[in-house]
Amino acid sequence: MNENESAKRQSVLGSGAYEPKDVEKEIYAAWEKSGYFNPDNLPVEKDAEPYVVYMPLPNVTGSLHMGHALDNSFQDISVRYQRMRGKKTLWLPGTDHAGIATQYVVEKELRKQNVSRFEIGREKFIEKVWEWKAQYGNLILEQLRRLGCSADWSRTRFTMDPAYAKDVVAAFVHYYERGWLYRGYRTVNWCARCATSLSELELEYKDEETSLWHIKYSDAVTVATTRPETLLGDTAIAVNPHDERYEKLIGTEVTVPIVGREIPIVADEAIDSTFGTGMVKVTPAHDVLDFEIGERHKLPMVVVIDGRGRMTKEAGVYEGMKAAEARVKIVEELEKQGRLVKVEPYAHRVSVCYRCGQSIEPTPSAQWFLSMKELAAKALEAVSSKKVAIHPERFEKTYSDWLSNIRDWTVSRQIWWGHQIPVYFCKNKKDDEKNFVVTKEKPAKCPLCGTCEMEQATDVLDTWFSSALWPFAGLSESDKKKYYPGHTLITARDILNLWVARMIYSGIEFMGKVPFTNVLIHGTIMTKEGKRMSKSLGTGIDPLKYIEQYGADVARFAVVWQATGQDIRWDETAVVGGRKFTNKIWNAAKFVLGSIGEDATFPAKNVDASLGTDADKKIMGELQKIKASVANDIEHFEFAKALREFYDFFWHSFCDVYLEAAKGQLASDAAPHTREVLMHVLFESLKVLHPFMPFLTEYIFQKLPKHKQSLLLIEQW
RNA sequence: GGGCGCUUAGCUCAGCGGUAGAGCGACUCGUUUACACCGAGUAGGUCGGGGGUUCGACACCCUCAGCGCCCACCA
Repeated sequence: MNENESAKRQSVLGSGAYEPKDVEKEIYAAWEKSGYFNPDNLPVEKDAEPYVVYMPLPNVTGSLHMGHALDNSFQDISVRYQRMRGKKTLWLPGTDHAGIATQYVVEKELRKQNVSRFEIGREKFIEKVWEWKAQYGNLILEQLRRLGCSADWSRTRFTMDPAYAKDVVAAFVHYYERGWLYRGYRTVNWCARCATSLSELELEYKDEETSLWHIKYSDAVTVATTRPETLLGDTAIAVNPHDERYEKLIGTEVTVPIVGREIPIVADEAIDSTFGTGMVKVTPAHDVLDFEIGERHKLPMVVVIDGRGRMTKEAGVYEGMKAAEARVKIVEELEKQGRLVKVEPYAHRVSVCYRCGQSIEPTPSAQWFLSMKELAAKALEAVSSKKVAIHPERFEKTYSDWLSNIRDWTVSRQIWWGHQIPVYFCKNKKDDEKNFVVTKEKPAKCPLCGTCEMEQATDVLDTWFSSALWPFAGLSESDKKKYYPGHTLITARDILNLWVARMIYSGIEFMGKVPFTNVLIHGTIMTKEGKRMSKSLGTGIDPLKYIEQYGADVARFAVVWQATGQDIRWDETAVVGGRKFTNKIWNAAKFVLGSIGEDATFPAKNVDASLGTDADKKIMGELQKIKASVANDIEHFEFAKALREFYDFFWHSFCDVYLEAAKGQLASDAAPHTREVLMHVLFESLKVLHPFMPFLTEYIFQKLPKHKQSLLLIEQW
């Protein structure tokens, strides 16, 4: 090669290393400008098969973490692959209003200005949240763009958009009309700080060292409790019906210390006779299990602690004290009365609010419940019949165990930020008669009393009530016909029940079909020490750090490389591997482009390797194999395997072996096909790798001489 | 209290019936025009312990141990 040619070669990809920073932004802009993220714009047949992926909704409060990077890399690989396969591909993005989480963030902001939400009131507060959302709510979507995600941003939905809200309200009314949604006064998990009920899935657990107080009610009755202050609200003592020790006591009465109330001794199967004394104090108002025992035995509820954690009037002299204070006083009093038999140290787990960490105080309140019986049955059937396949299969058990033992869902929350429930109260009717209607819009005239201006209930819905509708509520009316159902849902295991199960039965109930046919549960990324990555613990590693330093392709490579199925102990050296691989591809492309001459055309025509050298034949054969194998792996969600196989092929078979052979062949007249083979393998490799490392591959593709297609993004696989 | 997963080279992990592989790291050699973010090599493992099935096990079964996760209304 003479100097002139050498100079030409450098002009194609330049002489230096690949600089992702310089090109990623530009390439992403070109993709967006093309409009091809929108399936309606794809140059495919009208009746091309759709391929739809619903993005697990990130919270508006979110910012990109490793979990998102993994999750969305997988989705982007699937989506890009299917698009190159000629499918009408839609990846639907959106954000979740994340009720408690967002309210909490905005409250914290306000507190910095010494303002509480109660001071400014509900309406003003909600305005503040919308302001906050306008300013920060799309951060995560911007970050997903930097990752290279090819979602259809023109369809981005927020779970509180008016169109979405319409479906939420319709769902509520639908459930009510089906008779599945009911109002009840029940003891629920209550966070006194957030002043709202929480579903059991919103609880977290914390080990606590406490005491087990053994309290003597009478000579025959001694109970063990971790919460002596609730004794004031006892309305029964319960024993196991088969407990011979206490058989004779069943049906008799005993006096509650301090308050002097006479309460019955009842028999209930829920009591474990081997624990403590085998006798349990029953406080239906302040314990969820006790509430259920109370229901079974028609026990009254005596509320001694209010929704803010203070003792009520029913607590007598303890009124106004915080529950913890009252506990100390009550224990003192019991001791004085000689009723404290013993106190033993006791370690157990207490439930705490997942948002603020405060201990849960079970409290009775009026809530809305969704009966789960029929919905759970539908969700169960969908998976057992394989209409929805969960991968890996073992998670089907996690799913069905939960649904088989499910309790009715408390869907109301007492916070301000969220979908206000479509329930309207009559001002003239009393609580003991029917005093509300459930309807999509506020009635102009009260249908109950005929005169009053009805008032909407202040409760809002559990965030998951709305996100459960995402696969269809996220679509416009015409899209509902075109892009429902979807195909694969890719997510982490922690929201399998919280969200995936609920989407499945919601889809069946409202759309008549399961919302997707596959659920992929991938591993969780942890620190190298095996600890959970968490911002609050300071153990998180920010994927944006890698994107900024080495580019999105390298970040994606590192994540996917490690995501073999098990949980991942994040290994920094995978980033090194990605960087080297990027460099390898870059240089191989540089070599090929420099070798083939500028009159070459892509895609390479008439490659007949059967006429070539042994090396030609070998690499062509290996290329065919790797292409088929990667396609198969992607279709079976084996992304890491696919990437590793391609890596091995490209680095070792193509670069180490074929390129070296090609150097000799190029100089020889005996190997006329060398240029075609080089072109062909490079071109095909770019396609195969594109779903994994979209920027680098697109960039090189753009530099190929004389090619017709506009973007590798839509090149046919 | 149930259930699940993991334990393979220094590190992070593949493999899952026929006598061990990758990436990163280490070491040796290499100043050839794609790449030193490179090439050619080398070292390094009784595949957590014990038992069993088998002609043969890292792979299958049982059991023990350690680590991690999930579920549960044990007061």
